[in-house]
Amino acid sequence: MTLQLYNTLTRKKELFVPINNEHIRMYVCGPTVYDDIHIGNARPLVIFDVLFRLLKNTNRESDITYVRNITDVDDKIIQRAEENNESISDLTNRNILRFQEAALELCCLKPTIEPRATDHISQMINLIKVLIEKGHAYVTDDGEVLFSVLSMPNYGRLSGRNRDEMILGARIEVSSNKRDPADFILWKPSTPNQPGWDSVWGRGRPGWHVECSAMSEEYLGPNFDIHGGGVDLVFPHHENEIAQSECFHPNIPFVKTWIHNGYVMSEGEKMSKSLGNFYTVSDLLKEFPGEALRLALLATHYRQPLDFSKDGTKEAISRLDKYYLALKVLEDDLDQKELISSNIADDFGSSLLDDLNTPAALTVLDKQSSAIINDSSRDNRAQLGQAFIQNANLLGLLCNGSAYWHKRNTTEAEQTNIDQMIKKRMIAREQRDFAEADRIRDELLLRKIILEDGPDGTIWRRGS
RNA sequence: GGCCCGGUGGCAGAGUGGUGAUGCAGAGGACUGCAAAUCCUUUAAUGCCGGUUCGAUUCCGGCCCGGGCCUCCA
Repeated sequence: MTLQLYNTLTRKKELFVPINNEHIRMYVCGPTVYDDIHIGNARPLVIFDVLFRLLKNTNRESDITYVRNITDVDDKIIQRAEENNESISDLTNRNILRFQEAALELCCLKPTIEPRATDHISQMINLIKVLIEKGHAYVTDDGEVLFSVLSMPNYGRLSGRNRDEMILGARIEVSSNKRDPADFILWKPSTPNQPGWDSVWGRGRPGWHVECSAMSEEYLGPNFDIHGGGVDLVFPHHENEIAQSECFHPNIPFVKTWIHNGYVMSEGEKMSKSLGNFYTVSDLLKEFPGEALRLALLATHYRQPLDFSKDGTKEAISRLDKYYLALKVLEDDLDQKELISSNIADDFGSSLLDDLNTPAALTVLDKQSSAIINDSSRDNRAQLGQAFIQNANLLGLLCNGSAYWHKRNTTEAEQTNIDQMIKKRMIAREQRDFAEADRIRDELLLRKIILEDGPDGTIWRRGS
């Protein structure tokens, strides 16, 4: 089975063939750390984590480098730090930490490298210098450095637009400094109280796009296999990255496969603070397990627009309840060592390899979990279980034991209390005092603790 | 205005040129002291109009509706 990916550059599904089979390289645009990430930021985080896992699984002989950058210099950051009356580094360090916690809660693996823009200023300055030397950039009277779009004949081919169309666009703001209205900033001067670095063009800071060209060059070289991000980055961000990198390295195609995830809506509408549907990941994590958010994000194909909702997340919890029930069945009669790792196979593999069709892959997990729960043969379960767990892990699901899931967010004291109440109820049931037994169950239900009477006694789990 | 994406049952959401997955919800049943979970059965959908075809949800054209981008954006 082979991996097919939709390439924004060619607008086709293509067979994925690495440039260098021994070293597969992927770069994904990470967050600008001016605030907590919201659920829309979480989608690429999860999608490209699945792709990273899939590449590792299907290319075991290859090195795989996954770079996910952090943008920690930006006008929004400057503005927010001013508003909060705190230093820029306090703001960015705090948000980076919170971002990394969120990524962990969403069951994302750590990328190979997570470079920060401010650690690569000298590389950016060098890149800009070369672009000026080659005639692709120029310095204005105000000390800005701008990229000259006219110097690049095929500018606009990723986003499928040409310069004339853009200039006709109603929102083009023509700066007197620009030779061409479509030119974009590589370097801009900083005032004394703005963050800045010394350069031949004076003290200033980089434009938004140049960091990704500099950092991908630093860690992946002049060209690499996959570059990902949200669809709203296609233009101008990724278009401009191509311009910078390909003018820096003429005749080397920058990126082979461009992958973009669709936009996230929230509760049927565009996310906005005034509508009350603006969800940050940290707020959602107070209400839902990260794994449920992850599943909710994977339940729609990555290129489709996704309508995130709390109801959808509750559905994801029900689905995970079943997966973890299957896992519990396996844990009860299966030594984990029996689960050996193998290459992906079956419908799960073919779905995932077909341009990351995670919704179709999830239906395979649904069927596999049912089969495990219903199969009375221990040997059959062991066989089914191996594929099931491996498949789930490939999606970054079922990373915890079943006890962790069913008893999540429960303190030890609470657990003891629940166990005592279950014991009291058991005594009441033995005495046929069902009114008391039901009262205890209702009391626990109010605390979203669901009891299940089974042949081996009563177990509990957390409801939603 | 330009460019791009989508419209599938009550909701979510795949696939496919030949009787439309899966999950949630609903109905009936099994199990249970009652539940829960699970299982069985079951109701229910391809925006509109043309074209190509033996046959279109799928391909093509037009229309309607929704969404995105057009230098803040994942």
